Amino acid sequence: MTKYIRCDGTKVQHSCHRVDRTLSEEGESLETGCARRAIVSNETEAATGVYGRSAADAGKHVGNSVGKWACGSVEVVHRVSADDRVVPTVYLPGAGGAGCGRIHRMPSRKSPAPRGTVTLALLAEQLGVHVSTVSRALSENPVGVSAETVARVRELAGEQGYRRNAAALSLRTGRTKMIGVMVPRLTDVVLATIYDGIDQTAIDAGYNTVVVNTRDRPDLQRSRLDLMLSRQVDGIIVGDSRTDSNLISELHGCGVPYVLVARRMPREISVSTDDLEGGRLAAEHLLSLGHRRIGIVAGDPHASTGAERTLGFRRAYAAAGYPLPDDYVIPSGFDVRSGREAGDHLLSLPHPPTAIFAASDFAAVGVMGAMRDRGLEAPGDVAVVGFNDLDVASELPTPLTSVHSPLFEMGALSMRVLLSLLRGRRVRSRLLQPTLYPRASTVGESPIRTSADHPRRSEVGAGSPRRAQVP
Amino acid sequence: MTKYIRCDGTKVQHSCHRVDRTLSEEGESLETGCARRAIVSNETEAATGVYGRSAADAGKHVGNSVGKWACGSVEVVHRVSADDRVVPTVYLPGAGGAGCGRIHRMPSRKSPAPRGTVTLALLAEQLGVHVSTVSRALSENPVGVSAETVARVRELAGEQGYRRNAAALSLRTGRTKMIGVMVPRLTDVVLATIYDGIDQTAIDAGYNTVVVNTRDRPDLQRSRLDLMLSRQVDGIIVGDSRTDSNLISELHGCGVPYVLVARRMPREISVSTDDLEGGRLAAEHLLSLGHRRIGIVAGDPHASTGAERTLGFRRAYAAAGYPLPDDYVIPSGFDVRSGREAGDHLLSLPHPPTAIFAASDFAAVGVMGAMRDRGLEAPGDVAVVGFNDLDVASELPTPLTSVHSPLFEMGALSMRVLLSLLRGRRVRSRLLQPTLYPRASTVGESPIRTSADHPRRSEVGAGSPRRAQVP
DNA sequence: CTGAAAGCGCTTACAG
DNA sequence: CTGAAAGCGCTTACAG
Repeated sequence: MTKYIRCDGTKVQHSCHRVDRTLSEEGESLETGCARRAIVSNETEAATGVYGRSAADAGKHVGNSVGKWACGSVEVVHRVSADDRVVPTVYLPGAGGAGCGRIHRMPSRKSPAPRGTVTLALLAEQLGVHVSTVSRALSENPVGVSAETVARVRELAGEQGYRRNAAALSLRTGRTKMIGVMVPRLTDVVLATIYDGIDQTAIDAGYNTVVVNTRDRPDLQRSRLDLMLSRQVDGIIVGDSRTDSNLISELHGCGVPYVLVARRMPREISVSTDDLEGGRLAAEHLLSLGHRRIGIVAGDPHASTGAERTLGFRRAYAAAGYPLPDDYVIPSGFDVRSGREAGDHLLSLPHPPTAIFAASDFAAVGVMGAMRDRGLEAPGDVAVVGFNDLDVASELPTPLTSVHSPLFEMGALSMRVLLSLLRGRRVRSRLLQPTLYPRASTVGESPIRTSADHPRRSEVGAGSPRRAQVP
Repeated sequence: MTKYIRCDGTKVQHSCHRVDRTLSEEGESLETGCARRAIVSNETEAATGVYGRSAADAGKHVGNSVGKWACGSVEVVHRVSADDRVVPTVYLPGAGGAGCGRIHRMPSRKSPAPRGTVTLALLAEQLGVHVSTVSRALSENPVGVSAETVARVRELAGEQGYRRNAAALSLRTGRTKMIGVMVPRLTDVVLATIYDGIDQTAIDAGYNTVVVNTRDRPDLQRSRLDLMLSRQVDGIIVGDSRTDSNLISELHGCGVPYVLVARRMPREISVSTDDLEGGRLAAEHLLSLGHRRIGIVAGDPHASTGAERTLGFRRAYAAAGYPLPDDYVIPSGFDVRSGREAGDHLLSLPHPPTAIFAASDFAAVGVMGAMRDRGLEAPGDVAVVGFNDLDVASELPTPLTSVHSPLFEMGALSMRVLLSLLRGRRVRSRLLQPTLYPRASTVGESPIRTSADHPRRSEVGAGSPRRAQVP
């Protein structure tokens, strides 16, 4: 094979190349001998920067175009002739070789490699090494490459702002380091907090997440799941499972590992709060305060969270001898508006409840709005218990009694379980323990409690005040 | 080229193939004549479903393995001999042909094509058509393909659960239909709502979003931006720009279109609320109520939102002849805890303010928590104004006066602007108009107002009650 | 209307 | 330690 060197002495290396003839002036047309003509121009000046040669230099870069066949850049190099003389030559990377006699068809592409995209091939060309060497040098743990090469490659990569193309990587390796996360809606701070735990844990483990909102709508669940599978996620965390949907069973056949979070399903791996226990805690609290006629803002009955919080509560009341009639249990959403509506309904009953248990803090705020508009106050007229113990609960003008759920931890743990699954380990479902914080919405002059240190065990009635109320 | 047909009469089509000899029994080893041996087994029974032929059939499918060279599936077909007799034959797709004599090296891959992955090639093979035909038939607007082929292809694709590989698509076409979204944190419902608007608009336009939390930390902004660029997003919406960071200027050089949302920057395209005007509205409201000593919970001074709300407010007070001293303006975050801390500080001043303007509703809730613990009430002791008018504001036990910001619309509009940019249009920055809703936290017995219909114009002092207060 | 080829950017087992 | 080749799954302009 003929030897070609650049004006800076570096060797031209390419699997397949073709040298034509000596340098031409701008605008002159070159017959390349391989059925392509190169027209010298300075339009590719932009690409010149790489070598930093002036036009006067024998290493001038030229552009070429042959009818409608645009081919890459044309480089002017020195050919080392048989008698070791060095002659300036036009070099067409990638052209010629065995197939020189034929024209390569080059499908026009919209802009697959936008101007300025730095690829391994570009770095390789500039360094005079093979693309595989560059790949190795840039790999996380470069093995079988000289330290010097690694340094050279990485320096140039840094300079040029090289960024590994994730699509190409994924196509080659079959994995994306992407985890899909499905939630009903991120505008619910409960889900946003769980997602936060998932995302941070994923990042720490070298993964990234892509989250989709499915609004508890089966059609969106399906289409967004499809999207994630299309994007070849390595695993999925499902935060929107519903007992009235068979989406999960379909996921089963996909071969993509997944874990449920927040909401459980029979026979599925999940990480959630013990919502039955949470409901029970709320019930024991209200029972101990003497409430017998309770209204429940139950949340979505097809979400295990809403269903189990409600069930746990009702069971405890039934066990105590005060079963709740169905018309005091109002299916709802988990947001302020739903709570408002359910609250309006409960307070309009002929015999309104003396206490209301809401399956979420925001629903409880909605209930308190309905009370306020009726001139009712908590806890004197109606006591209110929320669920999740969000930041806002303890700072409300009437601090809200709430069942604390370790949301961030739940998200983080679900991700850790999924990571185990990805490593091929066997895993089991997890239940996190809830804690009830009594506050002024149920116990008038109760101490104000914060959940800053997230205790694991129920502390109903067992706590001493952590922060005294300022008079 | 020899002709091969399947037992169902379809033609075997492949660029390169090799036929060996007649069908063997299970477990028997076949010398293929091209340096590969095929061992007949029924392990590939799974793949058989495609043709639905029984093992007794001449069309039985067999698996093969040759030392460490695993090659694809081996199919049994009928060879049409010279005298037009049809003989059962082993067919190795992709093997043989001109290069038959040599062994193909097959780098072992972790699992680039996990078992059960349906590809165009698989569908093509099963249908006896070329992969390009399948691609065309599956394209959104199939042109130059017979309606019958389209139907056949799509039916099989549906049956087999084919999903286009997004990585391959992106690598080929150079675009991903993915939009990156950068926000400080999704646990802030303000950002989550903006993101919701972005996401829904993106989906309607055939795009998907991938969102990252940067926690207002420059290091995370940088690394998460890098990640997005690695993932080849087609465009970026920046919700976390900071006046103390030069991240945006770097984005400029990347060639990826982007739009700022919520927070503005000089000389950048952005979609935001007119925060100066919002601050002014709050100021005019408190001025009209006679407040002269004001505290401001100012939010992050390096976010244009916090800075401009504060500036708009201070300008209006200065213009009215009551400039605010700096020590009544407390930099903070936008969350409950920050509001609580800033509120504690303001209320501990020797001359506490008679009204507090908080740059966010949650900060205002924190302020009200600090007031409650001091036995102070709004508006009698201290009036409170928030910003954004979230759902929770109007349902609080003391409904919060707040400056409404059209958050969802802001997100949606920012996405529409980015879409224009992606289509190569010229775009300009947009400012959305805020609206002040007076409620009980500043005007004791004021009508309760909801913002259900998101009016565009300021309505300070101009409105009539939309919903009467229930006694 | 369909087939055949090329190539997007990357990694990896093999050969030297 | 480096080069050369193959191929991941897809689209597209050309040829027939």
